Amino acid sequence: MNISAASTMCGLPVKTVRYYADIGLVVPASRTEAGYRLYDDEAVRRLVFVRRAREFGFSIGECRELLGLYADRRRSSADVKRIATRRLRQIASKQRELQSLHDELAHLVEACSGDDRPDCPIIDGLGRRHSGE
Amino acid sequence: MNISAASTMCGLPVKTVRYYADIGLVVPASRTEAGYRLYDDEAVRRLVFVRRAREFGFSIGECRELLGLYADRRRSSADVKRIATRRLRQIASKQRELQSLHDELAHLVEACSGDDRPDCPIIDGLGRRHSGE
DNA sequence: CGTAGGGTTTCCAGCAACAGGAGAGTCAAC
DNA sequence: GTTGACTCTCCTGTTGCTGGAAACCCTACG
Repeated sequence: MNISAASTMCGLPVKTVRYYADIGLVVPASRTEAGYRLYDDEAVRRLVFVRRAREFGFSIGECRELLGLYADRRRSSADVKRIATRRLRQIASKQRELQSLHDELAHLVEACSGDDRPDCPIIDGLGRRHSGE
Repeated sequence: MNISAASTMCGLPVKTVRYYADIGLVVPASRTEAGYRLYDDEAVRRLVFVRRAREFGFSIGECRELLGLYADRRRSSADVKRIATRRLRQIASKQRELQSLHDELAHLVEACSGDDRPDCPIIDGLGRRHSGE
């Protein structure tokens, strides 16, 4: 199938599929004489795999690792688990960061009257070197 | 003061201070004859303000807006609150996204034995079109 | 058979928000 | 007067694409 059919099947934009081919992440099964990329079912499966992994926030590099394990029949599930666990820790860390951000900003927003006067705890809070002061 | 003194005072790398000057976000108070950027206390306050706002995840564009309000004595706190509230919603939305991501991935990781056998629910889960299947 | 329309190819630019480095000028101290 | 630190501008690279231009290709229609 050509690139637009593959694009439809895997749920990625044509541009992205082409990009993945360019960087050697998911290469087409072959090319026509005119140079058109041709994808088979296996290539589409790999594209779907990458889309899902990207949705999980895995970087292109991690996708490459996972894709290597995806096709490797001698892989150990421990290898996969290690990568996934690392990503899980990243997510948890980001969550904590967002939480404190949210709390701090919400605190400022609550303190702000939000009327037409210029006095604003949010501006004041941002202008201060450390938020806790 | 020169750029490295300003950098130290505001807590931003020299490169970033220079970048902010280039894009017109925080311009130096003046220049020496040799072209060296000179910052005064007011400029440093603006740099600190931007650093803090960036730490809160405000984009450069939003920093520009906030900086405009920061200096504006006729501002209404409602304007500031509107921008901050918008950002707060972005944070909350990102939090929800991360949460479902975390849950889904944690689910897969838990199901994975993590030994030297190739069977791996994580790989299987990523390969599937929709995770819920 | 010609052509109109789609699809496809390559390459080039650009997004955010800087970081790194080259090469040249500047400044203060010894 | 020369060393060494600092600064300047300009260019490239980062991540993961997205959009566009110019050219080629393919099919259908008349």
